[in-house]
Amino acid sequence: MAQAHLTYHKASHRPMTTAHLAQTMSLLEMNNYELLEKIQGELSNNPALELNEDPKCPACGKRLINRLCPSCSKPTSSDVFEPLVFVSARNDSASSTYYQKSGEDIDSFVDISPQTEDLASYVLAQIRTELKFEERIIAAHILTSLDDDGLLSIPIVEIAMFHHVPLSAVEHVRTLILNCEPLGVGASSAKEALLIQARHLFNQGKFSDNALKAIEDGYSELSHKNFRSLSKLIGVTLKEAENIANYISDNLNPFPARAHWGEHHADTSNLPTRYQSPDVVITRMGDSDKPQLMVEVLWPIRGTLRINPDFRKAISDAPPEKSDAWNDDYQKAHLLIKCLGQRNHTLVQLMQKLAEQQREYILKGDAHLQPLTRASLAEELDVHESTISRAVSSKSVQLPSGKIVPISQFFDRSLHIRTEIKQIIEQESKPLSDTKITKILSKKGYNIARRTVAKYRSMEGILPAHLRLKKK
DNA sequence: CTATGGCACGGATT
DNA sequence: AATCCGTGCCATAG
Repeated sequence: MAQAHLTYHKASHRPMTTAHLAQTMSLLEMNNYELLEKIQGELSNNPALELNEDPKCPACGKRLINRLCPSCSKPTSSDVFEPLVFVSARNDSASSTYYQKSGEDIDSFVDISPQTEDLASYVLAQIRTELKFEERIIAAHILTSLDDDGLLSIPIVEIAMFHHVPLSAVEHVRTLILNCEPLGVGASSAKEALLIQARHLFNQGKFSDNALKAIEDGYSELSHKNFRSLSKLIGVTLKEAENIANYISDNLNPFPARAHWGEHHADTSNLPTRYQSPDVVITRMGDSDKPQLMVEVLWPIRGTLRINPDFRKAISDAPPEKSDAWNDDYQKAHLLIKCLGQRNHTLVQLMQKLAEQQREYILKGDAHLQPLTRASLAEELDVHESTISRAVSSKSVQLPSGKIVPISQFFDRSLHIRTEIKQIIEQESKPLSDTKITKILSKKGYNIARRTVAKYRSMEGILPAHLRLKKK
């Protein structure tokens, strides 16, 4: 209801030409990667456009930090593209405040080019806040030395010597990397990758110590499917050994960079987007119990777009035969800049509302996701629902936790129930059947069918009750 | 007989 | 109009 804090040109319903509308829509659909291509294309064939590399905020004149205007929220002159748009999402009571980060530290992140969608930058994005500057270089070295499977093929001593740092420093960085998604990247062997993943599951109680031991001590037996000697080695029955081996091959992946294992994980469609760097970053400000959320809409290029001032001068005394073409270019450039502004404006509004409504989810995790439909959000923002759909599709957001998720995740209707199920299973003392889980859920107020529980369970990659390992 | 996965249908969402 | 999602029914495995 009350949304008086928006100082933007409130009337987004101002008359638009059809060209304007169409272009805004198509821009809205693009994620950063596509946007980059688009912009580069425009830049190279439209002389009226110019990239301003060391941008000052057009409205307040301050130097932009990390493509971000530290203090101004005023509408900008329409000749210049608005710099990186950002919003600080208030927590209900507090009115919108803007946050200025302190200089250099952040500046050096600029060089992580957001357009790359390879594994290296994906991982780097997850840990960038935990790394000091020198450590980032090491991290980059490690990540670029990964082979196709996501394993580190060169010895870390080499890296340490190359940078003249102690081995422990490299090891420290590598440890951070190991625990990133996909779990186990940067391991020096398939065995190590497995161990990392296994320990994670173990800590969550989803892994027996026998299975852990199987990997640690009996890796070669395991990989040769030599169950008999494996069972002797760790002191379990043959049957159990086979179970363990199956469980491992179903739930772990010795090659972190390869696509997901098995067909359990339902998010195969997500995979292409998973390694992309995010289009939006949500950061948690302040460590109090009332943290603020800052929403940054990333901008794929360094610098801002504007009309080339020289071109503008030249246009008035253009030779008559060129005049039309030049004017055309000018119009196009002008339109593009305007549409880009519109795009980001929409995106900011959208993300701000999202951050506000899904605050709990962003801060506390999957279990707190509120069911939310694009339609209802569209109504609140007073835009067409297809606008939301476009904006949301094919974009991803990085949460304060470092996780990168597709924005469509915010509209997942069942995620909170799925995590509820995960918890129930984690806490179970002996494997619960789907029917039992259904009952427990209905006591907690979730009325869903048994069949649905089964679906959710398999979505989460959890094995059926009779195949689950017993807890101690 | 119980626990699950497959298929397909209808309603909601996009 | 196309797609996604929850569910019921049925076949199958243990």
